[in-house]
Amino acid sequence: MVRTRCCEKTGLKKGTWTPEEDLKLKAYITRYGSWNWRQLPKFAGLSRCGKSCRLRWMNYLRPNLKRGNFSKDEEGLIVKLHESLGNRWSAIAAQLPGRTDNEIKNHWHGYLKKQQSQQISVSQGEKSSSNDGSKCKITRGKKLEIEINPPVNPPTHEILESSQFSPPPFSGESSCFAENDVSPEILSGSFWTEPFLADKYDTAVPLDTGFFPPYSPFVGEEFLCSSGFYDEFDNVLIW
DNA sequence: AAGGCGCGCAACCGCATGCTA
DNA sequence: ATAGCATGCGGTTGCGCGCCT
Repeated sequence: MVRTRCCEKTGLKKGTWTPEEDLKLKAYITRYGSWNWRQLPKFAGLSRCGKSCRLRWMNYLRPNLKRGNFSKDEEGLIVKLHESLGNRWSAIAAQLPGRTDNEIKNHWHGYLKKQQSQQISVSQGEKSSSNDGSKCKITRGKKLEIEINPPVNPPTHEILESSQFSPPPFSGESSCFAENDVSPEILSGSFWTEPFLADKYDTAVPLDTGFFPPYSPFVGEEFLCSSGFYDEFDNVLIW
């Protein structure tokens, strides 16, 4: 048997996600969860490979994600964790609620670049006392403090402890139901034979309408009501 | 004002791993 | 025991935007 690739090259869209695609994916996962990433795009009406959908959800659409700059605490924690864990970004991300491994990885690479440029400028400064440091260009001044104050001994305990005992963030692992949680009858039943086709439902449906497919196993409070999920959608789900 | 350059971010790719039939 | 599948993970790439010259 030939192993089928995740991303068959035929007809699958690549590149930046459009708002419409985001809506479809978000609406589908909100409603049904990520029961099978490979099949999901087909049912959600997306011309994407499952891998791409998963990545988009995990790194961008997932609720409770922090956006924006890393705080000093977070940066310090990343440095500290990287010392002990190395490039295990997912493990590092697990200690930083709301941050993704991709985000941390990207941030680290930027951090590394700055470190290197700083070292170069320092070594140049040692060779030439007339060095004014202007070669170490900080074009987007917001990160300058990091270079000046390397994050040594950051106050990480609070973060570590809170992340350990606080409720887990809404993530693919914790809040999207596991496949194991779904009974075989549901997975093999007629419900799954009918695609979700989010673009069929292009109107906003208030959540309290109770409109759910008869066999959806994902309607329970556990899935829909955890983590203040509704707020992210202005109390409305887009079908 | 315009082009070049660098950074940050999103996304892709390939490999690893665990599970299942 | 093994092959295939699904998913996770880390490395890498490409694009857009803002700053600099």
